Amino acid sequence: MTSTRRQRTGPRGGDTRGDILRAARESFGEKGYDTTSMRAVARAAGVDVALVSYYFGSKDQLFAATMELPVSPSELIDRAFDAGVDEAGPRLVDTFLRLWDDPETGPAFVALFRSAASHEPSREMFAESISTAIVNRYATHLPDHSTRRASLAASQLIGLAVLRYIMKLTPVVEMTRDELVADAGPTLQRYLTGPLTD
Amino acid sequence: MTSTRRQRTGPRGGDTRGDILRAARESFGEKGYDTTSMRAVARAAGVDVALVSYYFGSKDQLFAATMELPVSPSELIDRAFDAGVDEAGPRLVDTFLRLWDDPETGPAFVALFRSAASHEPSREMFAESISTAIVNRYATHLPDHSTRRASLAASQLIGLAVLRYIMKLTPVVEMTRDELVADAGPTLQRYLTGPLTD
DNA sequence: GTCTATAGACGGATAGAC
DNA sequence: GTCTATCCGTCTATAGAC
Repeated sequence: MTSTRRQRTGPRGGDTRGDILRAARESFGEKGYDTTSMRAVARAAGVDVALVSYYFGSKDQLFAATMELPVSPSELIDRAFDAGVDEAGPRLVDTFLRLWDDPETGPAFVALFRSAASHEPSREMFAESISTAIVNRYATHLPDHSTRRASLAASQLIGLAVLRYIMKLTPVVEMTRDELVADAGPTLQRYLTGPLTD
Repeated sequence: MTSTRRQRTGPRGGDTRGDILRAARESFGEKGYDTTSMRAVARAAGVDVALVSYYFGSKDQLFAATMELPVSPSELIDRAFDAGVDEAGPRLVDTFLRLWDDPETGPAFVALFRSAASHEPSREMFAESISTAIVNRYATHLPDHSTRRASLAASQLIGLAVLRYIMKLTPVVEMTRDELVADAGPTLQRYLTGPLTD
């Protein structure tokens, strides 16, 4: 042992793979897929570029690894309906915003949305996910199983997320989660159980 | 005159600048800023790459030219408030959706949004536009000039646009404009003039 | 496991001939 | 106005030394 080592990067006792993954999550989340380079990820993680390929193979695979969500949306939705459909509106808003606020899960959502907006295959994945895992799941909890009600609800949630986490619009980013729940909760509730046109 | 000319690209009697602009609009709209290359734009327009630089200088300037909207949002907003703030909700939804449905203006909005989602300078432009031209404009028509009310309204509109025109989610794309106006109109109305928490 | 070196593409932009 | 040729940069990915 006792070898003379460069001080530039060092031998890294730590979690190299994890460091890369964290850096990638952040960069994909902030800048999107194509603006993010493996070099930049490596730099942010404090590792050599070649290690990114070494651990993840390709940029696509790195991205895929980044996208794996540590949560099950279906479960969360079910739980939001636990207290009955008549109180689900605000609870859904709260659950939804918590996911985006959470530093563990938020960046993945941002990254997912960003690429869905500019990358056709991602868009299909995204639309499919929203459709089956979210909208249809909402619908199962509704008296009339209406996907129309469910997607109206989804539209309000997505709108909040876009302004707050993607576009970072001043009044919305500055509001607290509780304020948003209080303001948008009734909207969700009306979409789910209130009177709509037919 | 009467010179022998190559048939590969030809002398182009037509509107070269316009052809480039149209091709760029489409590509930026479909694929976003960085996925769009000047080479691809030139190919789609049927012109030489160098002409893109010749007419627009840089990729950034080409993009900026692409983004110029043929409508004044402020005016449209004012008109939606013509019948009084108590009926503005549904009218705003209608006006907003018409803009996105219109083949003249819709593609520019899609392009604007797409690149705003993945290109930081565009995001700033977009956020700035929404903030001043939309949210603040709404606010001037409200009794309490609340930008918070205005941005909640904006969140619902943006959410509809995202699901309908960007992500193309089945239940939402299939609904008619009138249905959406009827369903989301009351939401807007409540955000503008209804009871909110403080 | 970590790094150097390099191959191989592609992109933006410019100079200059026609 | 249009095109050719080219410079220079950045990127992904891999081969191979340590």
